[in-house]
Amino acid sequence: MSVTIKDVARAAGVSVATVSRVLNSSATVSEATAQQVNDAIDALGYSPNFLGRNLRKCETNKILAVIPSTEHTFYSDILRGLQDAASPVYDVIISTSHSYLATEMRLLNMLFNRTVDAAVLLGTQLDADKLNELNGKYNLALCCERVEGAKLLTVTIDDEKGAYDATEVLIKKGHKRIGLVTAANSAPSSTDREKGYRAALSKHGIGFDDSIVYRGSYDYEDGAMGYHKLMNAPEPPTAIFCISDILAVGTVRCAHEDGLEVGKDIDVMGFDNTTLSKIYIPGITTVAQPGYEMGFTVMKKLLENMSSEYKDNSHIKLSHSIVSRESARLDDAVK
Amino acid sequence: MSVTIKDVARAAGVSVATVSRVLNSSATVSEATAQQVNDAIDALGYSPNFLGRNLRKCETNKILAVIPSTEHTFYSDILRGLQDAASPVYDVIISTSHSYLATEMRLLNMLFNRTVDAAVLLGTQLDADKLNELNGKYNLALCCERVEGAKLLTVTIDDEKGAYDATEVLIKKGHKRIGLVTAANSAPSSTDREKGYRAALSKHGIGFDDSIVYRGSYDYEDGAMGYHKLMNAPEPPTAIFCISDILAVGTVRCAHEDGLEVGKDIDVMGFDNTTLSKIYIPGITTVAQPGYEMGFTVMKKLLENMSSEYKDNSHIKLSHSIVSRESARLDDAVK
DNA sequence: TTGTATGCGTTATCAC
DNA sequence: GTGATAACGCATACAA
Repeated sequence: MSVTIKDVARAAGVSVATVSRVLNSSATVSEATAQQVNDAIDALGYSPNFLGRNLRKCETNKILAVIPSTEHTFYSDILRGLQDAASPVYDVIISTSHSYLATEMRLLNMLFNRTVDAAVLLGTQLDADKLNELNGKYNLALCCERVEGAKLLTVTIDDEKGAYDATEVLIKKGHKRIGLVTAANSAPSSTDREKGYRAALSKHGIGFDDSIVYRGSYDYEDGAMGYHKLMNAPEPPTAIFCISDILAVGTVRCAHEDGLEVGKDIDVMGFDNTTLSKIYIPGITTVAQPGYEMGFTVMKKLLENMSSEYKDNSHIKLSHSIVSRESARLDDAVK
Repeated sequence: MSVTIKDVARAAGVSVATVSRVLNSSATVSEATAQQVNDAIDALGYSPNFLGRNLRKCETNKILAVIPSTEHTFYSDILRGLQDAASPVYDVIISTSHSYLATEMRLLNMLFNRTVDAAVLLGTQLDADKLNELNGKYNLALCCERVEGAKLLTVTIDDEKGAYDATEVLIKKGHKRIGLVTAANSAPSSTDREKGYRAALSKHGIGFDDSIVYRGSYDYEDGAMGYHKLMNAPEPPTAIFCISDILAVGTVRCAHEDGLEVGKDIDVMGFDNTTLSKIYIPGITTVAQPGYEMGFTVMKKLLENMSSEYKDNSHIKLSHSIVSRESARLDDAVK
């Protein structure tokens, strides 16, 4: 068995209460006894068992971040923001749901069984009712994805406005035929972006045409399939707006294989401003989310909720920006 | 306060022991009482507080995976392997060290304070002495990075052989002047790869030339800087071997900006077979690590160690392969 | 099959 | 400034 606070107390010739006090500097202990205790700790190589402490204090100082997967770097900045805002009081531990409801629920067990103090979901499969129920009993927040009807702390950008701006910028560049590559699921971030796309077209008197809209999944391969559908339409687009950088990259690669020069023969626009969009050839013009700030903000608000009687369940929207690169060159006038 | 096992016992009209028994199906409970207990659990919305259970059983069923960052997708497959091998008994929780020793130690506190049952390090800043010390007291393993002199369970590929094969394949393709872009640090995976590179040159009677070797960091930008150094050498290389895909991408992008067609005017080879290498234009020829298998293997062995008296501290090397893409076209004869 | 009682390692309350 | 001791929620050895 490992060394406990009792062993330290015995070795230092004091009570366990005193050891606990120097451990937590929770009360005044005389210089001399503190010294003895610390010596004993060093001598025995003692480190406190937090299972006991956590049980007693009914807190773990851990916060769970649930992400769909580590395959996409999009969450990286958000996670840094989360960690920086939580540190040094809380450790952020990450786990992946692979976008499965069952896996997500299994991870949320950590919340139910008190193994973490709170959780922030970077995307979720849960519906509004379930989220509301959980938010009533536990400390919970959403980041970078909202859920219609869910009344809990949420931090995102304005996806609709982001897509609107992206589309409008292409229109102002002279495009009259703009395709859309999006996801078939009903995630609000997807539907919001389509809404923004449609609104921009409408605003500028361009009709919506389903033959140049592709709805698939979120993978690289879907960008490729989207490209093929759109370019085989009766009247192909001259620009394509993709609701994620991954999709944009899939699209760009296909266009390239087709012999088109992206940024000249055709414009492609992404979303998220991931590292990928920056280092790709050509660089992908994209809508940037303030990932670090989003993570930092949601964690800061969550901690406030945890130490307050009043719970702020508001939906905070941070502002996006458009990053011009080679896949769709935007001059300053357009931006 | 939340509902405890006592409340359930009272509601079901049984003792806490009986409730515990149905919770853990640890002993035979009559059908009838089990029913009562389960009804009470449902009625009260009870879920067990694992802090109590963990303290009592002295185990958490959690295993910590420490990764440098979520910015690179390289760890994704490994993590999946870890999770699949651990499931369903253990949850794998992930945390990022950002390659800082202090942060890594802080995360390892979870091991010291018994908040996790074991840890696997996907890279580490610790030296052999410290690792050996920790491995004596805790359940620990290394994956995809070895440490010279450390006697603990380690799963990697044979980095030296991987680099040897990569270099030799370029030589067999006809290259006599092959540059190297590597990392300046002393991580064994880096130095092993340089060793393999040198060995292949030597084996084929090609002299080592420091003017076409660049040592920087691991970032995309270092690939760019490496390219510039190498191409400005008195006698520039006709092929460049980079010890990671990220570096290769940085290199390729610069070559492209220089007006060179990679895969024709110059060959570039990467390492890791990340998603990036697959979707880049051009696709990056690279050395593939069996990430999923590495993760699965190290977790399987670690669990064996945990449930056994004898601790297997061996260093397991899984086999790599070379994936031919456009950045260095390898015909079958060469491979 | 079930209940009683003890202890896991710690913190906090109360005395002194 | 310090020491007993109860309590946190649970699992289990032992009785019954």
